[in-house]
Amino acid sequence: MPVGRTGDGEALPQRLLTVATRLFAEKGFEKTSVQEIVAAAGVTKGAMYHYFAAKDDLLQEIYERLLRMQRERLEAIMADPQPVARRLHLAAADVVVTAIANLDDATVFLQSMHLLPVDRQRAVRAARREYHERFRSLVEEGQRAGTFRPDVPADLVVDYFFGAVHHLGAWFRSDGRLTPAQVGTHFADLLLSSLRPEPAR
Amino acid sequence: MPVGRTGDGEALPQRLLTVATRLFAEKGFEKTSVQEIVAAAGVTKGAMYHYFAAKDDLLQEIYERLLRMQRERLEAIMADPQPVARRLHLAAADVVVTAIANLDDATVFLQSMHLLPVDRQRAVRAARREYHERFRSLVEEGQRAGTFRPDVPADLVVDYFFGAVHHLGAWFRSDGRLTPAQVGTHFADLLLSSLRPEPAR
Amino acid sequence: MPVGRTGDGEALPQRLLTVATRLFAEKGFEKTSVQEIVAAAGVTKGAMYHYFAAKDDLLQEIYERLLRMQRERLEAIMADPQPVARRLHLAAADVVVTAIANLDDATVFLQSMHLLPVDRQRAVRAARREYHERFRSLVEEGQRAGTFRPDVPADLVVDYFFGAVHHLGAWFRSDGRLTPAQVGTHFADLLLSSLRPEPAR
Amino acid sequence: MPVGRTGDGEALPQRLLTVATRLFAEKGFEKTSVQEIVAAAGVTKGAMYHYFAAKDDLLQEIYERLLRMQRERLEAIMADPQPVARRLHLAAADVVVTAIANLDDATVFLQSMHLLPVDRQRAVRAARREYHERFRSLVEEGQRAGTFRPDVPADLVVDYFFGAVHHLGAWFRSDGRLTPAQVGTHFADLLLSSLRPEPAR
DNA sequence: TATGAATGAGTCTTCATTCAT
DNA sequence: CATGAATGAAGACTCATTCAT
Repeated sequence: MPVGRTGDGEALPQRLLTVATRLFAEKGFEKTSVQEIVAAAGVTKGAMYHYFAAKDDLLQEIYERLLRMQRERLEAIMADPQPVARRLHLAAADVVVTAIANLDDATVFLQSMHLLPVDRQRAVRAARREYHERFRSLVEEGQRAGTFRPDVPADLVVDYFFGAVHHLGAWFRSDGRLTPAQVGTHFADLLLSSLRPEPAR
Repeated sequence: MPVGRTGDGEALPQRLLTVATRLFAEKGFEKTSVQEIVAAAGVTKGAMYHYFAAKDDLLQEIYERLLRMQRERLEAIMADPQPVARRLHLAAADVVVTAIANLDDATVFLQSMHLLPVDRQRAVRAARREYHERFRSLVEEGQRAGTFRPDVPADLVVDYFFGAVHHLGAWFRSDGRLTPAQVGTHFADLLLSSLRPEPAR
Repeated sequence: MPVGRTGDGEALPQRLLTVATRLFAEKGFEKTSVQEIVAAAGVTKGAMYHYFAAKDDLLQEIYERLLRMQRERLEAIMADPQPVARRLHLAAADVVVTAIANLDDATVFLQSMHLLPVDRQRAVRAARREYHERFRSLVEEGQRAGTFRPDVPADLVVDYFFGAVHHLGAWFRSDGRLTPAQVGTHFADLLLSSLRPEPAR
Repeated sequence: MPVGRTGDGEALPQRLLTVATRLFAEKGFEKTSVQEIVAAAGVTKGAMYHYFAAKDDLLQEIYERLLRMQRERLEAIMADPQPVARRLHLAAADVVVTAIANLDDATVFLQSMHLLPVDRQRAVRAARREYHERFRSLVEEGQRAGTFRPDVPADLVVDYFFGAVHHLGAWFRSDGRLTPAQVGTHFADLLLSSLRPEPAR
């Protein structure tokens, strides 16, 4: 049998992460015991501690996995040779779709980051800020180009938009009226609309 | 000396609530022990349990206090005889200013609601939904009147906006560049802009 | 309003005792809080501590009340100028009827005496021993007179019988098949039968 | 060293049970803290909770152990091809001897069963009732055969006798005048005597 | 007499983590 | 690689009792 793999077709560290993410999203990080995680993954505690030095590491890894993925996708979109409005629309819609596709990760991110030790929080926050800054640069680019209204601070716009994104877990239901793509389009539309220059009056 | 009051000029239940809110916002509900709360309030555990049957009750009460306040303010604004766009702008800006003025409560609300027993969560969610519906009715009114673009679901707009509001705690700093009122105006502007009907193309 | 009395027609100390006895019998001494007792009696804690210096005192008083009553009844019966077998039968049946009539007290007695401080336990035990000795003297009198078999230790007989009596609370139901008087007669019959001298073989 | 065993030559769960039984019998279940139990067993609380999910479980297990043993012994005796009077005498004497040999368990049983959650009480009571019914069937068999007097309800006799047995803990002392076997014989004699048919008068 | 706010010591229980095997 | 028994520190909560009013 391949080392580190189990019959379930997924490497054990991966499986632990997946299971932990689901449980954290369902019941919260602090109310989920290591015992529950390993039981749900079908192994014992020792096995988990072999791969993760601490429960916190699971959380940390979940964050990094999500941030890594979003950063990669954003970079690909930013490199796309399209007008800035189009690029921002693509990026915004993609963030929404990705967040919904990984709603558990996003939920955990939002709900539990404050439970990490402060220095780890700082690291995660720094990574997220960097991501936001990339996004903000798109907005600023459009403002400089006159495509977007200049009278609203770009970072405020970014925080405004990501607030909406982070809040998806609170209301989006996969069996609801709207598909993830539709939500993504609506959100991107709202963002772009709100950035349109004021019409001449 | 009045019963139930201490030298600190505030009734003990109130003081406990204030102190708990601050600690919850700072370190999270789960990482704040009852012992820390009562120590910060200068009393013993027994005193707290005399007023609150459980640690959860503090959380619950914080939520209800916040929701109560916001509902009252919203109602006052909705009753104002102004054009719908004006009323929505006022309401949106006020929500932001109020949320910032009670940033600890709002932060705790966002971070810790999922830690309540499920039935209590339901109660809180129901109250919040009711509040959102009032807000949504403003959007719908404007859509029917042709003031707002009709092609975006009103409830999605509300969730979009309140996501941004709930996220304030993650970035707003009282010593920052913008005053609460300015943030409120910007947020309301962004909301109204995004609802402007598409320009004829 | 008469001092120490309430509208309920019973002096407060009495009512507290009655209520406490019922609760102790239902849920056990340790699982009954002082708060529950005073709530059930419709007063506050201060009122109770005015009459009883401690929760233990309630227990103590319940025991003494029961022992006092049984001792008085036994003395009356022993003074009756009847044959010894008759007196023992009367006494045995009366103990049963009295125990049933005060089943809560008897239950509490049995279940909770060991919770008293050791010195109080000693006092109660001494009183009970004295009572048992009176009973034993009846048995011995019958043995000396040749009415009862002499080959069984009188104190063992007494413990045997009172075991049965103390156990009444475990099975007797007032809505059951047998009346208290019937149970008393049966128990007394069993006792007397078991004391009959062996038939010549 | 064998897993789960300590230098004291007994598996930890067993040792905890033994120690707990002694303490419960001495001071009562409620007045015995988990801390005292684990200290007396020479381990930490965590170790105990590794084997017993709750303090209640210790109690439950003590009961079941005792009931299991008594049921097995009774069955062996009932299968003995002897006259019914002989079988009942054997069974009665054996119950007494066994109860004395496990006086701590029996004492705890009697004193603390009412502290269990109600549903657990029901389970224990059901098991005990079943046991009593076996015993009762012996009495009834003798009544049908004319060996025992028929005018006393068989279940009342059983309750009468087991009352005496349960009460052993209140007076029997191993350093006393009578050996367990002697007490067993006396109790069985008393029981059989009380069941003798009335002599013709 | 009676109140009820407050105390403080104590309770059971949970759980992340370690380590000998 | 993996087990699971055991640790140890911390957690929420209870409750008899006191005392100023």
